[in-house]
Amino acid sequence: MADEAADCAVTLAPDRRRVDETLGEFVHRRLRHAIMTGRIPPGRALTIRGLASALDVSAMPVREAMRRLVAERALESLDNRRVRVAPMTPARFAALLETRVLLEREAALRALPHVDNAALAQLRILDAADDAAVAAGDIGRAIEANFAFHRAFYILAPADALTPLIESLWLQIGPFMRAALEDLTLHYHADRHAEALAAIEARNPAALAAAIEADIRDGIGHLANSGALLAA
Amino acid sequence: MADEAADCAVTLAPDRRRVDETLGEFVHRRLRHAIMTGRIPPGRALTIRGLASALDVSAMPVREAMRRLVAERALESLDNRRVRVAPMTPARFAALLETRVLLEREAALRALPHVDNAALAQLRILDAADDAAVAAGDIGRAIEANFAFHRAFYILAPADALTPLIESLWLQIGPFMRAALEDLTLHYHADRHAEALAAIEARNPAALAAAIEADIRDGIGHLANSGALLAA
DNA sequence: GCTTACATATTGTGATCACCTAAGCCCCCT
DNA sequence: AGGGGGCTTAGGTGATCACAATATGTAAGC
Repeated sequence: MADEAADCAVTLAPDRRRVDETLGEFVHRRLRHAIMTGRIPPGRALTIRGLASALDVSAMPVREAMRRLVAERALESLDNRRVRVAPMTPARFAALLETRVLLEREAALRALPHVDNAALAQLRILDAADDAAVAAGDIGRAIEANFAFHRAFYILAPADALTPLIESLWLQIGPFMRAALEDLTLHYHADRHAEALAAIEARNPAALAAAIEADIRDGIGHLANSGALLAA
Repeated sequence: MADEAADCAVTLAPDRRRVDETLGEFVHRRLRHAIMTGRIPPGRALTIRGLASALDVSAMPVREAMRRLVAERALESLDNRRVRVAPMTPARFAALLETRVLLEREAALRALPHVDNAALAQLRILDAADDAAVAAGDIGRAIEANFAFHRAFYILAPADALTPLIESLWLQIGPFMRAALEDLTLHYHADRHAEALAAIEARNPAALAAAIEADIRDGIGHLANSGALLAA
């Protein structure tokens, strides 16, 4: 009898369905966005019927989207067959952070030789969009823009095998990025994207790896020692 | 009109459904096994109805299993909405190989401090099972046993974030492992698992990393320079 | 002979329903 | 008053159906 939309507390952006996008893909994209921008509280059980009514679609596309998100580790499936955003623990957070550093440093190094002028220009545009979102205080858009910058860079490597794995890590850390950015905007922080872009332009692998690692650690690393993890 | 089971050429092992395993999980496990042991030819389109009739289940569990396998990168979904095992290219193979080395070396180093006597004994059992499968010429079982050995080791690390990513890489390389092992059994090869176990027992990180890397490269690395990739 | 248009068959997508398990709830008993 | 047992309800699983998009096979036309 309870309002299922309120029960799931999912207030999704009124995104419109794209052409040639199936309903299942649309639902997946909206849920993915909601998870990565911290709109779904960790620990709370999500139900197929609840999300279906909240999204005003039938159960079938929601089922497929949830199954896919579980496979991508954005959601976890409990033994009771309940599905939720996995709660964070300090140990898991540390493991995800170190894994991000390991994979993204390598992905950056693999992409570096394949950056041409057009790609560099595109990266500057994405970085500017990120800066604009941060300046506007739109944390959800800032999170998306930050990942879009990293992604556009990494996929420049031919036969890239790392980016899909990295995106899984993003989905696992995503729910806690909002707290990280809310905290981050209170302090001054170096513009690690600018450092990365400079290293790319200079074709300097060591400086690039350092900038990527610093970007990751600056963004979320300080959360490991704060109480924000358990509160989120 | 064509015989759909033959059309899909999926002759799955007559595995029995486990208790408390849903039909969808059962189908996923069988398809996963079939893919990883090279039983499904890359490039051929898989259909829901074809697999459903081959497995003698309805379409629904197959749909979910295929979706999940696409998310795990065991299968790829084309723009035409056809689903297949991704064909291999030399560039993709090289990327997957280097990524395996990067991730598994790190996973081994993270697991090393958490190996106790019981775990070491278990690893020896799994290694023996692998040796037995190789000796018996059962390539499918040897592939599974090899991965089981690596997996049991890596998951010893608390809050392990790497193993799910590594398993995705295994699923992508899996379809070509059969050719690798058929080739490998023709030659002498060092027992890298034994070297790894010795390094674990000696608590020697450098030797362990070297053994893991050598194990991976020995097993499949030589395929990169052979014509087996395109033939498979 | 090769291409193109059309008709047919196949397949993925989405909706709906039945069933069964699991969780929540209340009442009763101690 | 607290704990245990049965009842009620909710939710996941699996099956089936309708529809739209895609592929395939055929035949006509250049």
